[in-house]
Amino acid sequence: MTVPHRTEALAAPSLTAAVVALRTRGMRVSASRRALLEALFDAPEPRTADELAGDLDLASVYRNLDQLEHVGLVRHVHVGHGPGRYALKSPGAHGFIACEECGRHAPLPPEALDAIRAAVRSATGFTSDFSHFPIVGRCPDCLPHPREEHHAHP
Amino acid sequence: MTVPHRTEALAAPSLTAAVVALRTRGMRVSASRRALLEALFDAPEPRTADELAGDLDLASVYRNLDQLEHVGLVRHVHVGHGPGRYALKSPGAHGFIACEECGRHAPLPPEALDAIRAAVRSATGFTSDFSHFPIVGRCPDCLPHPREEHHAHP
DNA sequence: TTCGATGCAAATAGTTTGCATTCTA
DNA sequence: TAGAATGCAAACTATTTGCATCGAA
Repeated sequence: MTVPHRTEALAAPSLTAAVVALRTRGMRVSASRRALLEALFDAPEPRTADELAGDLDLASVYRNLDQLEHVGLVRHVHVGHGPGRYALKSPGAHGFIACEECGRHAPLPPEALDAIRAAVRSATGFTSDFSHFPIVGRCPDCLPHPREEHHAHP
Repeated sequence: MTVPHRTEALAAPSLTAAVVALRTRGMRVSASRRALLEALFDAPEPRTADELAGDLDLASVYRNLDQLEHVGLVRHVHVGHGPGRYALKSPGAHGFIACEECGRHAPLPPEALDAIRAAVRSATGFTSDFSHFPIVGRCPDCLPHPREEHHAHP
């Protein structure tokens, strides 16, 4: 079984390109920073800092993710409860949608994103691309049983 | 200046009604639980546990909020980063929308909610009422300057 | 050889849990 | 007076910061 192909363009299309981008900014490429980048390039979907860390120190991982994000190579999403998830950034930021029941999360297809953004914008004046804070709801499999989470028995 | 009137129906319309509801469920009404309820009835908008606590112990406050939520008197929202916010629950759960720039958050007017829910549903199959995890984006005042948070200068 | 990056430890925020004590019903 | 609720302390998760050391350029 092979790792799913990444189909979209990334801010840095390859590890090598990312390394170049970092050095261009005066950032150094240490072994652990390279390892983190590899973990990111290997990940088909957003990962927690902990998942990306492997043997690396978590503090350094967070610091690195932060810097990579400032540089525009990485972004992160807050999927419901639980830790933030980091991924390589593609130029047109992807929105996400997540199920608060089963925890599944997936990128929003561009057409869906456009339709929803338009609805939000015209109904509220707000702009959102759902890339930092996704839409959280219930997926079709987790039908919204009304009130299932309450022990409502007078 | 007076406290804004609550215009919508609540699961329990008054402190007294809430107390009755609790006792009906076999729950006891202690001084601190009553104090917490008062704080909730006094709050025009969702409050953090800490804000509601006053002199009460935070652990008890969290335990109480949890129970009040199970009983259907309270709900909570996660507004972007930062602590959860708790409020009295009204029968038709309110969605929220928040600005990740300035932190402001407001209930979604019913028509806006309906339009957005419909868009989300038809575009993705997901259902969301944005009551637990609100829509997070940028409000009209915080124009979405593209890429302002990144020092993107190749 | 310098200054950015690392690892480790400790601090922080938000929330939860264990436990002996208190107080409601 | 039984058992629910409390206060306090301690644990926990996610994340950040201080600092001496290490290493890339």
